[in-house]
Amino acid sequence: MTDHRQGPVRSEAARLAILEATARLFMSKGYDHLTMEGIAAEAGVGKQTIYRWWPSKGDVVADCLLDGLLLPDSLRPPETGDIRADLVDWITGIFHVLARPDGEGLLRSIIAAAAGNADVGRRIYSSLGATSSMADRIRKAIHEEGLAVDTPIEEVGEAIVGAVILRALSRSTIEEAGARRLVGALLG
Amino acid sequence: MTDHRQGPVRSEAARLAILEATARLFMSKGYDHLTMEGIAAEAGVGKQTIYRWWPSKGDVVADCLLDGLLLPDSLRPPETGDIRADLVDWITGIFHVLARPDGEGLLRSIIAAAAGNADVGRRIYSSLGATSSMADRIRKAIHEEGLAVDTPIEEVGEAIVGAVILRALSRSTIEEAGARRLVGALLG
Amino acid sequence: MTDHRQGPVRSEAARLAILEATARLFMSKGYDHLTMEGIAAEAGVGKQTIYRWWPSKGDVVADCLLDGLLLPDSLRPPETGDIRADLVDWITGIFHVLARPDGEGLLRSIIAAAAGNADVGRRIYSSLGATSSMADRIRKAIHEEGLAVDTPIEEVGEAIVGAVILRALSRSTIEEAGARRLVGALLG
Amino acid sequence: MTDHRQGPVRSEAARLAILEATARLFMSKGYDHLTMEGIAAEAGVGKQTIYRWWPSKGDVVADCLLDGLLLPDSLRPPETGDIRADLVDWITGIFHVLARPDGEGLLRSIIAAAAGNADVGRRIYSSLGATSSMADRIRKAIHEEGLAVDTPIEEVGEAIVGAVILRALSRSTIEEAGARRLVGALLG
DNA sequence: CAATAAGCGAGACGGTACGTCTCGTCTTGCT
DNA sequence: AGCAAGACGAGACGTACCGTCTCGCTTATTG
Repeated sequence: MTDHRQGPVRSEAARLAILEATARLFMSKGYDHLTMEGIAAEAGVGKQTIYRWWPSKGDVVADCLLDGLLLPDSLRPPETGDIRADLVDWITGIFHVLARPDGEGLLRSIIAAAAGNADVGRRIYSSLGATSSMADRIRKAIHEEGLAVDTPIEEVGEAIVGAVILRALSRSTIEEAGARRLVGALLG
Repeated sequence: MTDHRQGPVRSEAARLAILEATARLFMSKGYDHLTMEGIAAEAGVGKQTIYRWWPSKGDVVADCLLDGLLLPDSLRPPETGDIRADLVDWITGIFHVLARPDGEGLLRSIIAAAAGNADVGRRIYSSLGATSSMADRIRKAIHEEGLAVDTPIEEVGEAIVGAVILRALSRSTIEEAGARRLVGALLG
Repeated sequence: MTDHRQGPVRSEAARLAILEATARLFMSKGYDHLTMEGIAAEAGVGKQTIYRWWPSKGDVVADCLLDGLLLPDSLRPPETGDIRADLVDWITGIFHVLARPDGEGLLRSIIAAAAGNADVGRRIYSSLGATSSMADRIRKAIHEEGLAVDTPIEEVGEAIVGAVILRALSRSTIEEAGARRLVGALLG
Repeated sequence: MTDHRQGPVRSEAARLAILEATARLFMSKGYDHLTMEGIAAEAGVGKQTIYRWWPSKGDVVADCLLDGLLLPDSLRPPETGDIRADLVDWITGIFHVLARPDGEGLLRSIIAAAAGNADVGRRIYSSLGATSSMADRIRKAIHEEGLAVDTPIEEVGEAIVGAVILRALSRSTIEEAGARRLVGALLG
């Protein structure tokens, strides 16, 4: 006996409408002001259809992250051949896109989501891991730019991202000089 | 002439009761489940007395932080004379106190508060600045332990704290080896 | 085509619980001390369920009136065959039941409700109209007791009820002699 | 020893400011939306100064009535020599001034005040009594217009006023024909 | 090819908390 | 002592969402 139950299967249209509505509302209102009822209305979907598949709004957001509906590709560090300059660019770039001290900073919203929902937290973290674009960039620097072979790739990545998060939380910015000092200290 | 008005003056008893109730509830339930009504009830105070002086629960929490009602003294790094070992101890220690992956991690609650409230964010950040215990510890290492004079004190502090925050958000831990790699990369 | 919507239908149980709770509280505490929160609590119902169907407490009370939950049947005048004696009995009887000068006089509460809510006012008035028991009683007197055919039924009824209301508002009573004078003047 | 206490005596300026503010607000917002705080603010007076002298807003309104700040003189029936026509005029006139079915009907507000406050109720009633302008008018008709000597003056007055109150509560009007029927029934 | 059972939209339900308003009391400093 | 000002504990207001629960409709599988 297979475990096919009778009746219709999950509606892909509803799933997509929910995720897209969530992404839309998340970016326009932030995580705190995101509500299940708002998502349902925006998606033209019954509330039960959300609750049937996700236990909480945090989990819907986590799925949005997974589908790449929340974070832009600009998060990938540039590759000019100068690892230090590239990382400095990446850091200062973040604040233009995600973490402006004013406004409803998207990055702060994601941090709030991660603080409130384990799945979101783990998801974000795993996107920084050994297979992330940041790690790739550092590995490339080791092979092609003579960066020290024993550079602890993951720790360096986490330190950089962590510093950015801290600045986002404090509603301040990292100016270029500060970013250079940070990268300098980390990469020797 | 000063601007002394006539009429009753702010009740210090109410102010204290509110801050203490807030700290108590914050630690037992976390930031998300902290409510203005709960604080008022716990403090034995009318809601209006809270709203009269603080615009939102985030601001009450910010004042709790300022009064030292939320964070323990164990946040001060040890001073054994070995800066690297002390920082590693501090990092791994944090997770025993504040950021256990299970439970309502106090640190995650503070992060949520900071993400949702600018004052909390700035308050936390300023407690890491040039006058913080972390900066003091690094400065001491420069003077007494031969740490490189050009070590960027603030950036190193932020990288460490940021890495801790990132791990707290991801519900993971920094084991000693990882902490050592991080400190090693930062202090050369 | 009828306008049948899909989805759940109004809960009759909730409707009844609300009206009964309202009647209970109205009679024990009076209109002024009746609160939406009190009704909701007494009925075991969410406040929104009340606000969904009635815009104000006055309208809930109006529905109670309509359902006969507030006024007893003793408001029907007796029919002994002597219209004057019956009306005098009715008037003096009212004060024993509804308008005792002390206490939270039910009649005064209904007047307050009518003053504050158009629906209640209209409802009470329409229960005095051409189809009321008072009008029926007077009509019967015209047919069977030789009361003047041109007696203005509605005006007489309103004058009597109005005089009762006025006495209720003034916290006084109509003793039998006064009632007899009033009825005498009205019915010639 | 006399019972002169030390300290300032009651401020007549404050008393007047309160009564005038009350009358102003009563007429613009109605009894229900009249608040002690609103009166104090409008009068430029501390709340305690009101509570020191009046136990509730109803009592302040009662004093306003007593001082004639609420009801206009147009309540006096005309004296053309035709008692029936004069009373009909008076009745229909009331609705132009006080009891228009739309709007915040001043008369309904006074009824609400009387329903909620014994003093207001008694005050209104006593202004209808043996010494009232209505009674005077009827007495004059007995002496000068040949109205029956045994006309029960007070009961007739109360029936008329009561009928008006009832119509005010029901948000309806008395048109001239109805008023004439009522007066006809009462005065024979 | 019914019968059946799940997914779906809509939205009512019992609740909790929001932020505001007003109550009646109390406190302060001035007159 | 009276007063203007206004903070205080209390609690109701009307609204927004929560997560659960019917409804009546549509759709796929299974006997």
